[in-house]
Amino acid sequence: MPLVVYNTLKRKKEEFKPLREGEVRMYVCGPTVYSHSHIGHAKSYVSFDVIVRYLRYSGYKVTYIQNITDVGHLLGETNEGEDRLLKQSKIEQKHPMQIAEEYTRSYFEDMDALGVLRPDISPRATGHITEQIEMVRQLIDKGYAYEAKGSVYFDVRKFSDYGKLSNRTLDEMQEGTRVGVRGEKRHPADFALWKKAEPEHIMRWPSPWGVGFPGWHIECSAMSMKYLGETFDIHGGGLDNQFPHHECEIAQSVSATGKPFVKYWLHNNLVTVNGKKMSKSLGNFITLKDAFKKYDPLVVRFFILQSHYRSTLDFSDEALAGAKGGLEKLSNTIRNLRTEIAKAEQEKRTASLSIDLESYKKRVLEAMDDDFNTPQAIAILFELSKEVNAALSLDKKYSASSLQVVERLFQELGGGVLGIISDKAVTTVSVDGNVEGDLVNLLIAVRNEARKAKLFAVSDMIRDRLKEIGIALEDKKDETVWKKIS
RNA sequence: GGCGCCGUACCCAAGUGGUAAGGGAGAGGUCUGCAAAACCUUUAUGCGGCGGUUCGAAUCCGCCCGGCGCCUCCA
Repeated sequence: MPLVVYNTLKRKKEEFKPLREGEVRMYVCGPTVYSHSHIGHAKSYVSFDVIVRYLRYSGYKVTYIQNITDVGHLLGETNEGEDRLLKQSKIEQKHPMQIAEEYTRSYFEDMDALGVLRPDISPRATGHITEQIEMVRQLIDKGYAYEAKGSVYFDVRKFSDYGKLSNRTLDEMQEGTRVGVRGEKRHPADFALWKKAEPEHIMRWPSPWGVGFPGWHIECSAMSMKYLGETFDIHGGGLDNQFPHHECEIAQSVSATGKPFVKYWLHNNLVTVNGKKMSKSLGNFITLKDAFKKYDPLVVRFFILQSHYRSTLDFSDEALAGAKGGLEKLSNTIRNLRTEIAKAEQEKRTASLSIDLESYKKRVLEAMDDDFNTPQAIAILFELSKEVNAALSLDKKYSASSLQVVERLFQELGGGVLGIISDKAVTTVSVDGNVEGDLVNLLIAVRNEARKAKLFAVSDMIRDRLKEIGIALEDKKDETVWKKIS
């Protein structure tokens, strides 16, 4: 069954066929690093992380580029508008590059916590000024851009496909009340490729048009093509970037090279909070660092993947609590499975746990092949989880090997592809010889002595107090196991 | 005003023509000294409303109601 993806450019699902056999070149718009990342970033980058993981799992050699925007986002439409990094640098009384550095680290810290694999290259906009100037020059030479008062603008009327991605026309845009007419622009929808820097603008570079800084859109075109070539397979990003950002990227890139830019445009939907759009400008965004104080990052990841990447995701405490319970259930299954494997390895067992694993696997892959339907894939893992739990509760002596194939499938799909099963979350059995484990085992031994003597007040106290410090005990038939809880 | 999306149980959320996945929460039961975990049973004759097409619709079409997004920076 072939992989099918929803291509925004065509506004429908189509079979995924990379330009080069067995190879996928992919670019996703990264963050502007002027503040801590929020849950919206998490949805976007977790979604594309799974897409990358799945493409690799499917056998493609994937080159994944994700930029870091550290200059150029103007606030407002006027020349006086300052960029976000500059604004933040004034607030924090730090150099803009220091702001960029700090929030870039913060970003990766959060993404690492979420289990998002690092992109192959994370190019910085400020590190590619030369490439951007070169592209602007090409656009002027070919007549697609013009200089005006030290700035350079793209002439949207020269690009007939402008508006194709976001399904709008220049006429509509002109009628729109929000596109203000700019004195130096020939058309209100013309966008800046290069902006003249005012004297107080710290982020500035020399260019053929004077001292200035690059427009926002140009960095993604310049950097994606530098590392992936003039035409590549996938360009991803948030739905909110469809217009104007991606529209402008297409206009610039196609005009500069005369070749198609991107084959598949993938857009993730946005996060809402209590039903309302979350945005930086509205100030109602929840940073990941705050979210992680309340919820394990893996719970956040699981929560995100439990809805489709093209659906909006409403963030609420109730929904997160639900996700927490669900992930715990899945984790418990893996933990029980591993505990049982550890026991089975100590004994000679002949019973075989027979589950139609191929069928489960096939259904998960079918779900993923259908435009990365992670909620469906997760649902199937839950079905498998249920069957495994039911089998384990029969208390038969299953052989280690028959248990291991099940564990490996969970690891392969839930761990490798979806990234929702981590070793950390499930290896809680008291088999490792660290001090913490030894101490807990000691307490368990003491408690079980108390239980034998029917001193339940003592045994319950031990269990309650351990729970308070984050360790939960579970009494099995002939042993007591423990796990860390958050 | 233009373009577009969504409305499925108490909550979250798949399903886009063949008779409603999955998770959480709730209820009952099994196991347990008690818990926890797990298992079993249970919770939408119905998918915003009204029409239409069809042998058959949550799924397609039309209208209406409600919510949201983009058109300005945002993932």
